Amino acid sequence: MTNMQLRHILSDSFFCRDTRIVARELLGKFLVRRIGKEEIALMITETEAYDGPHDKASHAHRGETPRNEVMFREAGFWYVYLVYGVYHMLNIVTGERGYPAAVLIRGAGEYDGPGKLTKALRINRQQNGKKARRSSGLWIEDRGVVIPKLGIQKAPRIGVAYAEEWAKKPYRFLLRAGE
DNA sequence: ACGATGATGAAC
DNA sequence: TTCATCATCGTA
Repeated sequence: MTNMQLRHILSDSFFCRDTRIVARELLGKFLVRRIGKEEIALMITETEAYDGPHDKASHAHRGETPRNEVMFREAGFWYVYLVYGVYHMLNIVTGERGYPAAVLIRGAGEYDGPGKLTKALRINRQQNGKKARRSSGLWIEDRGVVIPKLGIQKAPRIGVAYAEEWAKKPYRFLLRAGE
């Protein structure tokens, strides 16, 4: 038996693809957070794609601002912001430099909901603009879990009712119950 | 059904 | 400087 590579940290090339593809393929990958000497690894169960300047649900829809500047960078950066004055939202930037896109990580491990996830992993704006790599204390690994296509459900995104026709697009991806 | 809670961006 | 808005969640 050859020595299979069981763990592999996702690199920029994984994220530098169509945002919807990245959102779908992140299901089953592991979000890993280092806090001191402790490492917490949680399998990603739910994501949302925010795709380009025309996406009315995206922060980038009204152009570049100090807050969304990271979304315009090349793939592989964390985009973290505070919503409703309460919860931090964790996103990974995708696609080419200059094209604003990112994937929101909505659920991982036992945590359902993006605000609960960041609270549990102590993620805040200190991570904003940092790279997803071991040295930043927050990264994503492929641990060999394979999710069959039938195990993935598509649905409209949450909390974006203002986005008109973009609110109904199936840009949310989640593991079907029982997976 | 609603309030918490504060940063953000646009208007003035 | 003010003001409406907000990629959520816990309590009622």
